[in-house]
Amino acid sequence: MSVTTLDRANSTANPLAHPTLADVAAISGVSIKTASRVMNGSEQVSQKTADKVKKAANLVGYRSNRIARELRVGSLSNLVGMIISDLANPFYAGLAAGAEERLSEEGLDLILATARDDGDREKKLIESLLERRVRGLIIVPSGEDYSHLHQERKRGFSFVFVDRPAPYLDSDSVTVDNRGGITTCLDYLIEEGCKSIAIIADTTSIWTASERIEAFKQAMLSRKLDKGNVHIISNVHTSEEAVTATRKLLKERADVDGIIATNDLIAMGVGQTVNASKHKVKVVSFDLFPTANLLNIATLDHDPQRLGRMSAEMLLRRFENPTARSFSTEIMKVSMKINKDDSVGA
Amino acid sequence: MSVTTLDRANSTANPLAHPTLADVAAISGVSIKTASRVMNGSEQVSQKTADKVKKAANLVGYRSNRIARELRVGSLSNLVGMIISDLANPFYAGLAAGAEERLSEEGLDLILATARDDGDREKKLIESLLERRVRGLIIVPSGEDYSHLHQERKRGFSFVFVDRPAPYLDSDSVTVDNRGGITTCLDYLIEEGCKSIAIIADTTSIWTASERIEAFKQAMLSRKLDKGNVHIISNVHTSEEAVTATRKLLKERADVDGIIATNDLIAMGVGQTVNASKHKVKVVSFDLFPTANLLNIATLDHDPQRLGRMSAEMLLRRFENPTARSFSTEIMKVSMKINKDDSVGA
DNA sequence: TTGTACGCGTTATCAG
DNA sequence: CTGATAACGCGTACAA
Repeated sequence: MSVTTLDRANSTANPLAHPTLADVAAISGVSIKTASRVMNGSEQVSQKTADKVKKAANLVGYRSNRIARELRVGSLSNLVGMIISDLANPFYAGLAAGAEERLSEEGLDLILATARDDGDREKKLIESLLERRVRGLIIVPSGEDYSHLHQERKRGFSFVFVDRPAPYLDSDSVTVDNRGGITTCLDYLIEEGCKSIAIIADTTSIWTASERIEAFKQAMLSRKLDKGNVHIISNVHTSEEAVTATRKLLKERADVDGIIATNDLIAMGVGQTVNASKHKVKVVSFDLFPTANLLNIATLDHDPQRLGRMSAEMLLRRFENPTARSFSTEIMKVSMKINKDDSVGA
Repeated sequence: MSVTTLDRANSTANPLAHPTLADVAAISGVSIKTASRVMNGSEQVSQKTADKVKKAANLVGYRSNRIARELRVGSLSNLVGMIISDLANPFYAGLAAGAEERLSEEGLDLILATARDDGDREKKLIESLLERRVRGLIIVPSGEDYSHLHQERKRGFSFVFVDRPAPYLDSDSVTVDNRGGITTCLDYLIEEGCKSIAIIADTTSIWTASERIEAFKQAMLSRKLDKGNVHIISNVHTSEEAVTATRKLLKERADVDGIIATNDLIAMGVGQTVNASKHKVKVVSFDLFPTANLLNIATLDHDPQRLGRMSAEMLLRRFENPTARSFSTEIMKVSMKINKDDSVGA
């Protein structure tokens, strides 16, 4: 008997297909069920049979088929789907990293997809992930309307929305305390003695951006800041645009001595521009990001990875009680984190 | 008949379980097969029956179960597994972003896991993904020995290794032209008139780091550089360590006028430190990264996203001919990308 | 200790 | 046009 014939009992099988329990059973001359018992952890099998089966399994490279196992009654998948805008963006990558880390602690795997800020694409992705019977879904919303998920949610399927709430759907969400954060930034600059303060923000159609601008306006009023010493710049969407906007600002308003950047990409552009200029300007970023301390700018203690972990955590809680109607809208509080000035400079 | 009873034909079902074809069939009073026909695209079904079935499907929120479908004979999964070290690292995130983008064009989904530079963890992850019957696997190797995958590879399972080749396994891989890249960096600095050149590199146990240091030594010799004007600093693993190393270098060797940073994290630290100092030093980074131009440093045109796309591309090619014995070891050529000095500065 | 029958949700085959 | 029946790979329940 050559090794080749032993390679595969089920000789009709597609060579690409993985060996099955039936193959192992056939080779070792036992029933499928016995082979199954051995592979699972030898619940009452004679040593001799077990050895025989293990040897056969090894020979063909048998590997249990989780798909088939999970198809069985009631068994839950251990796949969680996550949809973000763009994996190449450090903020979303951090979000995914945090979620993946927490989920992997629970033995859950993450299937990741990018919606590219496209609501239609996102809808298709959600559909595809639901067809795959993922256990739950973590979504950074790109769409305008999530009412179509109402039925799934009602049935007990677990959704968690991150960074922004889902319009027209009652569901769990984790967002950052945008208002509190902006107020903290502003107060920090005031305490640092800044007199003329600017905020540079993203496209106003983005929920977080408009929230932050609104918060700034309110805080500005309550802090009794002189309107003439306050500058609101919005629709700045990339680091490059932030560079341009900052240069323009510093040129037109040389008295500006404090800038709030409403996200990480903007902060990178602002920070680098200010550092390269002769102006003395304090910069504070809403987002924490890897090179913030290198750029010597203060940030809120608001780590996307933490937000990602929190979203995973909330999903896990929801798993415990899928049909409970009380939806949590957790708001991640942020505090100020001031970078010491000793890590940079020759 | 109330709507509630219509909600679900199979009343004994777990409320968490998705409705099945059987549910739809029962409600609409047709056989399962007919319901299946309608859901797939009405291959020979009367309009009347089709409408009835569709209505029922809508009512219960039926959604085809891909798991069950893929269990069928020969049907291939459209899941691809990818294992990287750390999703929070922009280089790996870029790699994943590129792969995901290319795969999604082919309707393939990506399941992403992080090995955290831990060979044992990586091995378990590979095992888990194989159990899930992914279609193929893209891996940035953390391990020392991949011979255990020999049987899977021989059976025709598709692996692609990225950034570093897989030790002890004949398989496809995509790496960067480390030697050519370093030579390009060095020649760039020489052309820019640099006389005293340093290279700051990662931990030497990392394959790419040692490759790059070796390349530097060789290129240095062939360029007839004076040994006294060349500095090799290694085992620098983070941006912070790069800051420290750069400061020390500039302090001890004030004549240094050119620095090669062997990866993105190091480049961020070096770039920021140099910018903050009074020293005139040209910096060039092996990796391209989002804020390189803000830091005003030259880089190779070596985008992790491109590398990710290439790895996906190679996997797709391998799918076409799974058992072919010829393995491709594609080397991504890199050219110089010099940032104009007009994007930064007040 | 080991084996047989059945079910998970779907589709292919072959009858009606 | 429509419907039983088998099969995919595995585990549970029940025999032998």
